[in-house]
Amino acid sequence: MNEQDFLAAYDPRDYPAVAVTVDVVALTIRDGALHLLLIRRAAPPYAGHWALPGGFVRPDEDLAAGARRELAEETGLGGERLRRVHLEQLATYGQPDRDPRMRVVSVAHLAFAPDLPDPVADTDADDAIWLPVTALTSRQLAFDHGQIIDDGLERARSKLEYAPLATRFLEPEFTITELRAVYETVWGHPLHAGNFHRKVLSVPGFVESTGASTERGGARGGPRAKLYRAGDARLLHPALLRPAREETVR
Amino acid sequence: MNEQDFLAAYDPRDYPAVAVTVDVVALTIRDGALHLLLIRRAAPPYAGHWALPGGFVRPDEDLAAGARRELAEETGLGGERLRRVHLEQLATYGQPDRDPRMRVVSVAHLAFAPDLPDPVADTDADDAIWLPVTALTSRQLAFDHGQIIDDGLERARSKLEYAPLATRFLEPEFTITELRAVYETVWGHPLHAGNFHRKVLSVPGFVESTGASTERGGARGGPRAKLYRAGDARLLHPALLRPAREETVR
DNA sequence: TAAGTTGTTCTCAGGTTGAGTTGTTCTCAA
DNA sequence: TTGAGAACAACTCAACCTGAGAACAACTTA
Repeated sequence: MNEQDFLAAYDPRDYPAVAVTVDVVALTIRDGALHLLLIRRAAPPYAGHWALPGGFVRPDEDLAAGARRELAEETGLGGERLRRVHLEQLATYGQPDRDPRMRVVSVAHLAFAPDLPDPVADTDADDAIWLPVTALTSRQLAFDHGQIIDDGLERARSKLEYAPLATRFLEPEFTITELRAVYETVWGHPLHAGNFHRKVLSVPGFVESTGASTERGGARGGPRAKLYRAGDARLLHPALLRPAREETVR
Repeated sequence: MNEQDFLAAYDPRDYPAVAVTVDVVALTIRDGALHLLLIRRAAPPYAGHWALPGGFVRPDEDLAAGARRELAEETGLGGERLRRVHLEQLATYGQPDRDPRMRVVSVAHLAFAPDLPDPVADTDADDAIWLPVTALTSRQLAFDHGQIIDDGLERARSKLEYAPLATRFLEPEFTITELRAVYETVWGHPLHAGNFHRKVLSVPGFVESTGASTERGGARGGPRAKLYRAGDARLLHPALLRPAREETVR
């Protein structure tokens, strides 16, 4: 049998029925706290529970494109602001019983966005909000989304160490203090301002100066801060070090 | 409609037909070189091309279980030696046209194994071999497997920096020199023996002494080396540093 | 105008790394 | 049996990086 004959005789129905979805762990920083985009499910299963935005992959759509589409649908975002959102694949979840309807394999994605407007619930959802990650309890979450969120947060925290993604939570021009606030918020640790400043400026390609400064000093005083934009590095060398957590060493 | 009614009325056929496969990038070290497990496809598409071992996920099988099953089928491995193989999810590949038959989403996995026997071709394959990664050209590879392999190699190289996985390429007891050889092989760089020794012993939980030594010195002389086994650390703190590659800085 | 806050730059001690050296134990071959 | 070479393990030392704190000027509000 040659290749053409083979393709003509091929029947997709011979293979087990599996659905593929994309889900998005979308993170942003609001009021100094890390927030996560969630929708409240209108339909069973898990009606009334909170869930990650997501849905079926369309037949001729790339996985990343599907995730970006789902994000756009929930946030009402488009154009340049949607393009500036960082989106990467997180992991794929495929436990046979994770969805009671049928075998659903979900390709989870992770998104970093600057402070965005309140989301708009679309047809599948009762409600859509940015929820502080500290307010989460996995009991309220549908499917295995609690696990996916945990994995996404851990990926986000570790990725800030070696990739210049903290800038994706900010506007195109930002101060070193604003950048430090992103790290402190995501890592949940205060950082030494002087050392952070020295480190950021010493890593090649992390940030570059715009030459300008802020219009005003801080809300409670202090000089005007210099403005920077993201540099062209794709990895931070040497990496920033996350403050040591409680050691699990016995 | 309550949840029970909903599930009864649910028809999987309403959703687009997608097939989900698992593929495995299995790495081992043979004769001081990094090798990759490949099969030669017997059937179209890409008959005669080299491909990663893999196949369809079974209906009641976890993704990781599917990957381990595919690996076992190709290597003839089982029991304790199969259990010692490190297996982790790598990434998911779902370009709509990556398989000419239909929409196939492949969840790729990465495996680290100690030196294993030659593989046995099963029914789907003409041949199965451990191929040195330096001998690869992506023209000979089926589907997007060249890309998957590149991603897997990069993951392996970076993961050795912060995870104690180099021991997975070795027998349960090993010498520091053997461990260093794993790093040199995967990273493609010679390392300073003295500094490597100091570093490995200083990272808590990386290795622990067995108290024993090798039976003989090195093939060309030298004292007997002390034997170690893997420690209980899951991450290396502080991480090992990979020698800087040619900087991409302008 | 005074008091307090903040951005930025120093200083300094301690730790880690890269490179090289030393001493000892072993294998191989003359 | 012995000498040459190899390899494990321990060491030294300079360079660099980090954490902690201090200094100081530029701003704010009261």
